[in-house]
Amino acid sequence: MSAIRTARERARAELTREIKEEARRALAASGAHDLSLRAVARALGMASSAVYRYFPSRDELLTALIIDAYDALGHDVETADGAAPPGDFRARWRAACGAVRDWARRTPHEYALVYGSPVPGYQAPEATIGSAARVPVVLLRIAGAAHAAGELTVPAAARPPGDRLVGQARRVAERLTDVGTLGLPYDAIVRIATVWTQLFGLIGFELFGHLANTFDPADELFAYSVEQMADAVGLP
Amino acid sequence: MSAIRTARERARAELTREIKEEARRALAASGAHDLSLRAVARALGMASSAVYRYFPSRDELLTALIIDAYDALGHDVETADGAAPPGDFRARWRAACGAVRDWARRTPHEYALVYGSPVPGYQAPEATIGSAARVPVVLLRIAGAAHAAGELTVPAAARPPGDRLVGQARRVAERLTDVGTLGLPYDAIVRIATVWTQLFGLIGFELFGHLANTFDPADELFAYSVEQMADAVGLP
DNA sequence: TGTACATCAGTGAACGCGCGTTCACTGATGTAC
DNA sequence: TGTACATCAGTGAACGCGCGTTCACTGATGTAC
Repeated sequence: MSAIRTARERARAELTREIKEEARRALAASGAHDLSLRAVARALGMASSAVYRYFPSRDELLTALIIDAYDALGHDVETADGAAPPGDFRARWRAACGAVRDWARRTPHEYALVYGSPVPGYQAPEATIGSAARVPVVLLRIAGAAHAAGELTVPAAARPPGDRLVGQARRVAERLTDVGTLGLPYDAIVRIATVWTQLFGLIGFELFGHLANTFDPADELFAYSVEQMADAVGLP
Repeated sequence: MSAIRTARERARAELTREIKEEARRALAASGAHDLSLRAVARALGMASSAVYRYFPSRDELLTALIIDAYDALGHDVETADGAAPPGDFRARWRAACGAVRDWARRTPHEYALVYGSPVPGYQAPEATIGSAARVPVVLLRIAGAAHAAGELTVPAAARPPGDRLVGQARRVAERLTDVGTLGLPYDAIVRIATVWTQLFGLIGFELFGHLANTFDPADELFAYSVEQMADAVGLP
């Protein structure tokens, strides 16, 4: 095997991509559970058994789609954060949160694939966790940058986090040293965690129709929530 | 038809209940999408075609389960709220939020059925909306009671809600006059909406495994969030 | 109270469908000499 | 540069499975007189 890829290798990479693309289309049409290898093969004009040269099972194909989805979302959010003025922490926050919502609305079935009900019987493998962490890492990085600039003032909680919660936050912080030492206080990490769940809770409700007849369209509720979350974290 | 139910009617009611019970068991085993009329019939020792005497289609059975799930949750939350001291608004808030989480953890597949990804191709009928509203109504009622007692102090938002958002809140308030006039200010209603999404966002993340390796078990994060939400609403 | 008819519950066979996965195979591409 | 062998992609048939729904039917329950 040389640096120049053989025709076989190029064809393989391309077909792998095409299969995933077609699978994403099928996903958009009928959801993760109805995703069928045979339908994907049919759409590509190949025998269903041929797909097995590329993915050893339906679950492996699903896993590939899940990782791709997390990475696509992570990429969008990182890009949005990077495009905002580095010192304007609230602008970065808005950009990051808005990117999550935009991606979710653009590809609702991929959102459902990763943040909706787990596919029964399917267990997400370890390989997904790095990609899954990209969004919360961006949120932590923004707060970390604000803190480093001395501009983060986490509001006092009615009740401070308990020992066990602080321990969990510390373990999160320890795992993030390679992301760049954040030096975030533990209560800031806990706050990021709570608003992280709030962000996805709101987007999930919007996408899955729980705001119908009340706060739909949700643009303003979302914008309001984003500010409230930034306040809760203590961004300037 | 007299007030005394005939044997047929009693048998019918009982079997309808048994079918739903068995369907709930199947749900817990393999999720909403895999719910199969045939499997339910098999477990009950009856012909699969017999189920059609009780539910005209699989979708109708699913709808019945969804309504039951919303009502079970609504009942639990209302009971929890009712059991707390009426004047201790924060205790009522904790009780209501805790009841949602307890129900979700006790019956995760029913939670996924109503708050997870929508079943593709399935459209929730109008009949579910009354039952679905019970939880947010309890949250609004607690805030309304606190407001009536002059003890609600909604924190000033960084940015006040825009016109459209206020309009949505007003429409919610108008629809709730039959619940008892709440007299809640619009920004309180908006706050309830945002923490409502936060509550379900956190529970969904816990149930669907997104807190694994970080904030799992989530007991303390949940307790912390509940206080933060009460603060955000302005409960004493 | 008894009889005749109508209603309803439940049966079992059948229709038509699509699925994931395996397997022996053909033919093309890649590699070692 | 050419040949011999190994690797790999793709085929098409087959296995075994379960599903939702329909239909003509039997037998039990309910109702009107």
